[in-house]
Amino acid sequence: MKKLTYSISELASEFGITSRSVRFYEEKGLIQPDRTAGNQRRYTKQDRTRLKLILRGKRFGYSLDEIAKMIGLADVDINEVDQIQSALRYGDKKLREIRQRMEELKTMEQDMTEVRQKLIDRLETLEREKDDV
Amino acid sequence: MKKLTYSISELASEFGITSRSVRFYEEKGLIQPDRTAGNQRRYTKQDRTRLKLILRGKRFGYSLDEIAKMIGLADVDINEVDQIQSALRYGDKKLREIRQRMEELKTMEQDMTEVRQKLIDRLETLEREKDDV
DNA sequence: GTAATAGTTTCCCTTAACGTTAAGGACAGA
DNA sequence: TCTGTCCTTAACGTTAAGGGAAACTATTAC
Repeated sequence: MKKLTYSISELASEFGITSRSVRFYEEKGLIQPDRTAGNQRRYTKQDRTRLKLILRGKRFGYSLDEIAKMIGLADVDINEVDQIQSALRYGDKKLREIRQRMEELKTMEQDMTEVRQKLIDRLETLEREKDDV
Repeated sequence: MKKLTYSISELASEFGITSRSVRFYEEKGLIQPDRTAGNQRRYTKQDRTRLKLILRGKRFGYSLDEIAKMIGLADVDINEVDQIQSALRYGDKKLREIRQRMEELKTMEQDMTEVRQKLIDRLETLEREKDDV
């Protein structure tokens, strides 16, 4: 077994953020860690995963509010048909968005690869010119 | 031929942003449109493409400063070996980042698809229970 | 030619996501 | 027991990315 729980700074440093940020995410309702008898936050494996999701969302440009909604998908009231349906609609929208993003990423990759190739070619030309002197 | 140049509001409305934003990107050095005799901005096809790149970068959570650097890759001084080399290093880093993002997107897609399936299953169960009454 | 519409700059305002500092108290591990 | 880490509250600061309004000029439509 690795570790069962983490302190706030362990988690923060693992992900390269500050404890302040982690507490801030909690303020925003994105994580709810347990507390020790002495009121210190203890993060479980699941909390850690949640944090990973949060940071991933951020990397894709989502606001904390949006991220909260997306993460919340997993725990809507499973007895309320309306809630499930709207969660489903929201989720489908996000799925389409994700697929759209994949296309965009492919385009970006191609663009960058082209630029890269041009730079390399130019570099070789310059090398050759130098040798020619 | 479609259109040779665009006014600021044409461009803005095409991309669903405000003129204010377009000017802001110019302030940040991301676009440099020509001006008419009367000092009004005129955007070319290339400017339009640039704007598209800017917005794409934003969708992936990049700051305008980062976007400026990435876009700038295409127009480094093509006679300076040092510049080309550092552009190349930077570009490679970004390429690795992009590939990393693609992996993340795939994971996100799977995660969301799973949640989706669970919601659907639950919905069906609820429907069946209703019928059983 | 004139009104309506669109564009320009300048300046201040706002929101999100934290950072920082203060001040004081509690806890955990060697 | 000491040192490092954590807790709260509360306020104030900061940066990015624009929003909005004022005051003025250009263009376009009629």
